[in-house]
Amino acid sequence: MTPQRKDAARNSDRIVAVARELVDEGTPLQLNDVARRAELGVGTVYRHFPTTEALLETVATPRLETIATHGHHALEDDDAWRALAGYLTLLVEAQVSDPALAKVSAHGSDALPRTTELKQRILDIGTQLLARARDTGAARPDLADTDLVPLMCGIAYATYVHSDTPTDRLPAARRYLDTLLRGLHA
Amino acid sequence: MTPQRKDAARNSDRIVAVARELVDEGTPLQLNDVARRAELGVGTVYRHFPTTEALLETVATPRLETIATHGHHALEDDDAWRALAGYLTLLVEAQVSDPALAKVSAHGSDALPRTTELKQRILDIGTQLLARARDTGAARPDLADTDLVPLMCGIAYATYVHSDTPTDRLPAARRYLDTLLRGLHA
Amino acid sequence: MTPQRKDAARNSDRIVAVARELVDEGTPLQLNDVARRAELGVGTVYRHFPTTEALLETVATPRLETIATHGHHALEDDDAWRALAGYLTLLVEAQVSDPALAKVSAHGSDALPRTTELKQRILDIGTQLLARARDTGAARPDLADTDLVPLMCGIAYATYVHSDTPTDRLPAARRYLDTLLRGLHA
Amino acid sequence: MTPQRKDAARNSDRIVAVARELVDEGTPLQLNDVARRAELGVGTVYRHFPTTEALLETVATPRLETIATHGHHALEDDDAWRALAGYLTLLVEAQVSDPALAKVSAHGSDALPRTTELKQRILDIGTQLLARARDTGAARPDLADTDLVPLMCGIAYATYVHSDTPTDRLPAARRYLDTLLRGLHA
DNA sequence: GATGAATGAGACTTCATTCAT
DNA sequence: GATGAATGAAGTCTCATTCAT
Repeated sequence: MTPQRKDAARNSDRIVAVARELVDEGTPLQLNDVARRAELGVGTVYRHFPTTEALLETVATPRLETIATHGHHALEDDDAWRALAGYLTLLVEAQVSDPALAKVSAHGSDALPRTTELKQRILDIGTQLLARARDTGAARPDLADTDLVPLMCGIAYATYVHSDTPTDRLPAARRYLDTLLRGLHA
Repeated sequence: MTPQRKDAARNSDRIVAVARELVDEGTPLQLNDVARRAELGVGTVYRHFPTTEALLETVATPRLETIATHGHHALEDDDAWRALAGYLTLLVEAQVSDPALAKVSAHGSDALPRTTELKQRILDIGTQLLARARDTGAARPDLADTDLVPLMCGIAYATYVHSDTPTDRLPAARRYLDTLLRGLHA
Repeated sequence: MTPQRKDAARNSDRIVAVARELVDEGTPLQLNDVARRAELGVGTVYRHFPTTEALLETVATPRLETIATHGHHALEDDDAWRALAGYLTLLVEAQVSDPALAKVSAHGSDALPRTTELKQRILDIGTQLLARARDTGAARPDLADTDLVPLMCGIAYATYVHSDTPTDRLPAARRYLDTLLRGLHA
Repeated sequence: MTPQRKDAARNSDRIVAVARELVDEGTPLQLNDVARRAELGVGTVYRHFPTTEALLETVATPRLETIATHGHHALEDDDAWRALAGYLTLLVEAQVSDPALAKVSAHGSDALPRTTELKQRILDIGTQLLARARDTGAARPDLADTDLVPLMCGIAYATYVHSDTPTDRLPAARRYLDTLLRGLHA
């Protein structure tokens, strides 16, 4: 009930925090709902996030950044195959543990330019890692670079189909990815 | 024994046919919508299908049956690996080409007993095929039998993430499944 | 709270009646508002009238019909000038006494085909009456037939500007129209 | 005496300029909107113009002044009829070419005293011109002096009903006014 | 004086479901 | 059995206005 210039940032953070909770609960994001839970006016939420997508992407952004960062490290790994495998593992595990990320990754279009940028970077890293692994003879040439992200989405999705409890999902994800990686290994 | 019964059947068929159209169009199933297109009262649709899920499952049932039937044949194949691979290919391709099937397969709970029964049978067949392939030494032991269906859902999902046009989805599905199968092969 | 097939018509009538009240009060038409006053669900109002315009036009329709009917009689009047003058008087007075009609007449586009049809007919009659009056040498050629309706809207509008109380509007309208007619008379 | 005062004036001018643009575009005046386009805080706009009406009237004021000025000249014209006709033409043309003026002229109540004053002066001039024309025997006695402004509003409105494109409105306005003037001429 | 974030009432619209005929 | 009008909760979003800084 006491909003100020400085609190604009606080409010924004609060909204994102509430959204994160909802996402983790599996509750579908609704701007009204977020407003109520954050104890803010609807208008405030709309000012900060004009659409559900914008909010969801904001929620997912930190993870996207983490992935991108780790990906850049991976590019420096001498072992091309290990680098690729590690990166894909990261991608899958992140999606399995974060529904927001899973949704954003699977969506074709983005609400925020920042999201597009990060997704592009993540894609590019995958492209490079795959190319290196292929050039080294470590990876078979069957898969295209644009297959990588969809496949990681698919594997994450498979774990959601497989079991309701989040705990069970991680081991399942590992099994699925390992099998796939073995199939990709030359 | 009344002429009504014949009408009822006709109505039901019509509803399912319309629902199939909608599903193929990608239009979200809405019972009101179905009623309008089928030129029937909403009440009639509700009488036949109390929920959207019931209707969707009815739409998907023929495919589920096809899969089960083919699966039974697969069980008679001498080549355990070929049988398993063929079956999984069938599963994936069916889901890629039929959004109704994809949804029903991925859903944890069912509205109709018939659906549960068919899904169970499809699962059982998978279990047997995998067991045989494992016993023969054709399949690695990493994957559990309950992984099969989720994985096929995941691959189908990956193709939806990969591209909008239905045409592009089938080749993608093949790539994904082939890689996975290679990883599963002993 | 007891709606039936037969009452569909009754509800529709009720909605129109309420809308008429609101229009006459000068309250801006809002579908929600109408629903509340008619003691009906919002959905019911929306079913009958998808937009405010559709409702407003329905409210105005009877008057449009009256005008058209009278216009057809006017075409049979031997005195071309008297016919034209009478018709225009009718047009103005109707608009002055009915805000719904005034709005619908002034609007360029229509929600209901019926409205378009009636407006066209009213326009056509004006065209014919003006042509006849001109041919007879009774009317000067300055005004085009497409000027008639806008001018009547303008005169009605002038009376709304002139005074708030509906009672004062009619005499004002007569003054305005008489002056205009004198200017049009050859 | 503080530099702020100069800034305040600049801001005010800017707000009015932006409002003028919006009005000319046909965009409905919204104080938030104005603030954004003027690159000022909403609060600033509210400080200068507490309501939309106040702003709209400020936008219209220069035209009102022009009309008043020209009117004063008209009072000195020896030809009473020519003076009246010229004045009314001015009134109509101004309204046809300026939506802000049209709205302000048609509105019964004013937000700013300055507006009331100018409108009164414009009205008075009309009264005097009409009286003179009547006394000279140039104008018929049918119309009252309070009819003049509403009628000009009505004619302007008629041109808005008649056509969407601003270009077509002026000739139409001339036709309408000429006919009316002929009817008023003795 | 200027700022602009916050507010929240309220308008709009959709849709799953019921139930009288 | 069939019909389809009615319902109204619930979600969407806008915008005039306030007020702490």
